[in-house]
Amino acid sequence: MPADEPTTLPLPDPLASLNPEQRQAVEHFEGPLLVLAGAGSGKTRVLTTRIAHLLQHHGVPAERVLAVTFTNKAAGEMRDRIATLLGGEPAGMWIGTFHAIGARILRRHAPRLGWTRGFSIFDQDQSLRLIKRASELQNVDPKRFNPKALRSHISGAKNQLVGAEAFVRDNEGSFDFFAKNVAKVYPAYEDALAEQNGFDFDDLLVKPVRLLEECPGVLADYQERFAFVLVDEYQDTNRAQFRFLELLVARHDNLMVVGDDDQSIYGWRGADIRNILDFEKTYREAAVVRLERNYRSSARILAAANAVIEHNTERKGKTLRTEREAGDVIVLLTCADEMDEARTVVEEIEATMLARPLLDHSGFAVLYRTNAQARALEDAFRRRQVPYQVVGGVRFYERREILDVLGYLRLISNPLDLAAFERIVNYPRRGIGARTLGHVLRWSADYRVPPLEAAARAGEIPEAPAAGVRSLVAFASMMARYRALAAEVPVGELVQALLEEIDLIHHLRQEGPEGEDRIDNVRELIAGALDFDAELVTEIDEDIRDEFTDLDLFLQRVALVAEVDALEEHTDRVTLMTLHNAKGLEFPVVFLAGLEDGLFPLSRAYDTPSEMEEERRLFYVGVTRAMDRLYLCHARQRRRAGEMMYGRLSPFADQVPDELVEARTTTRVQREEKALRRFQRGFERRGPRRPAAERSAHSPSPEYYDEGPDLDASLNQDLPVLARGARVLHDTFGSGNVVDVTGFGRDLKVTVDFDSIGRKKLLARYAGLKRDYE
DNA sequence: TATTTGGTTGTTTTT
DNA sequence: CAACCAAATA
Repeated sequence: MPADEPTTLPLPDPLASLNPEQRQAVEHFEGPLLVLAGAGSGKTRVLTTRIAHLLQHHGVPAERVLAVTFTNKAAGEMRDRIATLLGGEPAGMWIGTFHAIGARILRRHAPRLGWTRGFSIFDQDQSLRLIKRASELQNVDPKRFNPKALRSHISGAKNQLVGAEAFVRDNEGSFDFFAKNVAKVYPAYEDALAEQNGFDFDDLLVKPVRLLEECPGVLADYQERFAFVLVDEYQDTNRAQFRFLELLVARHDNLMVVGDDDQSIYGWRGADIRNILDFEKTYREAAVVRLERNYRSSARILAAANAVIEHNTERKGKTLRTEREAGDVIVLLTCADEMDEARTVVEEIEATMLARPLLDHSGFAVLYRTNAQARALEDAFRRRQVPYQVVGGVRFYERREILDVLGYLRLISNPLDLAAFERIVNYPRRGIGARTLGHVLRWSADYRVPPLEAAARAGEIPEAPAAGVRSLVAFASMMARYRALAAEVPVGELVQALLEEIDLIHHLRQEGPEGEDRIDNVRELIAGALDFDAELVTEIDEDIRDEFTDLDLFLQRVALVAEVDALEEHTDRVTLMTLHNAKGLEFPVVFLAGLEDGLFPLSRAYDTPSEMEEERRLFYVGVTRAMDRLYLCHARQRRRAGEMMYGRLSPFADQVPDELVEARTTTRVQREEKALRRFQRGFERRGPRRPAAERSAHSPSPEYYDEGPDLDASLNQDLPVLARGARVLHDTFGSGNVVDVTGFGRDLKVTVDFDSIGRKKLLARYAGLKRDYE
């Protein structure tokens, strides 16, 4: 339809092309609704069509709808699709991630909680610094209590809506030494955040909940406003998000959640699969719709996915169907090591592209469990000059040079931001050393003066050396200048002027070869700032917008962008990313790399059945990304954390029925096997002949190559037998019985019942257990 | 005060 | 085999 045509033409009925279940979900009007949407069953379509239907058919005003998505990118797409369905933007509708929506609420109401509307959002790096500092302040030794572990526990508590006071109450007298120390750090960390007018990521969920709980008027306003709430990826919501929704919908009960319990993969960050499993218990009158028709994958791929996920017990149970035909066979590819794997993947992509000219590079994705695996793959792609993009890994906004520039911007935007101050006060070097800085910070704390003001008044600090004082005053006045400038000019101009003044590019150039990469990144940031369009920031309501500078809005945006948000589709490049990042995406051809027991599933998943099930769901997510072709790749050996790991095939790959799979080996593996056979034949001719049965029992089967003990190890009489019931000897704990063994390889854990001190769980490689000969 | 060195540490996944 | 950190040196 030409754009200039009058809009009187009726839009095609969006319901017409839906299947009966989809239609049922779309036509559901009031009351709670659970949509169990299998992979590729058209759930985004259902969500967007229902919103359009609510607006058009039921006359619901756009501003009374709240839609929650998992990424900003998904939010943007949803908005576009609704606009297409309606023939115009759904003005006033809130669509965004939980975090973005939380931020938007806080931008308006932060003063109620004691923050200003101009609060900063602290990223992980900043929050880690704050935690380190809080630890030191509380005499919690950061060497004994890893700040990252502390952070993850505090984050866990927050996501369970356990505030600092409650945590202290429950844990200060705890026998759990770690929890006791968390109880010291958590409140100090919260104080530091408040003092610096900052919220961390978790606060963007937790603080709005607190706001709604404590301010009935505010709650009533939002309850009234959001007559219809829709949530995507509901299986990945945590306690705080559940509570947030519960509060918001209490009045109208018009909550539609869409999710797939089989794709719940964020348990480790507090997501509670019970939210979706128990939805019908929480909302007894809930309607339930199951979308089990898959429109994405070939029948064979779907059969593989179904077969694997069936091994899980914690699920609602559903089986995806398709009308597509079987399609290409699934390839199980055995590689020699990670380089061999990477090379073969690239070769396979090139070969497939020759065979199927309609596919370009963007039709391929390589998915893996850990970011570290990207390196070998990237090397191979670069070497063969096949275009690719890596999503995730070292995130753009987490690169050192980017954090430095952002440090400047943050301090300009929020002069109370201590972490930003510390980061850049002496970068590039301006002769403000640790000693001088120490004086300033102490003085700042003693007189309750923000660090930047302390710098400006450094002359009043008796111990400060004259040279340092001069630098500090100059630094403070420069920051003041830019703060004034930020109110006047767009952020792009500000960044350019600032970087020119501090001459950052020049400094980076002196850092040698990797400085050039850094310069590129900084240039990219400048370009991003110049491109920045404040109109795109939806997290701040129109009526309070003029309280913010262009810079403030830019930082707001930067804080909340996810890596997948930057993913460029249809760009003729192969996509490399973790399985977690792949959720919600689809590709004609998918490679699952690194399918080795211990890597995927990670060995620690063997500790608990629920972790194992989550890994299996992750595998399921991976398989169901594929439309036409799927490769399952594993390497016989792989360098990991500096040491060589020998893994057998992942049990998940094993759970794919044989008849769906064609096993292949790389040419290198074939060569090595041929060499091995030649060697064995030679040995058999000379060595003693054993009965055939015994021989085959000991020769490695094609997929299990790490069996049989290492020759050296089996000769060492001191090595303990780590099996249930075995007797072992420990240097300090004495003798005991092995009662349980979990994990393997590097992460092998043994539970031992020691005769003297009772039961202990130990990491085998660390415990130095010996065989007990008693 | 800045730079280098050596030692330690750790790799799960991310809004 | 990194990246990161603390202590030692210039």
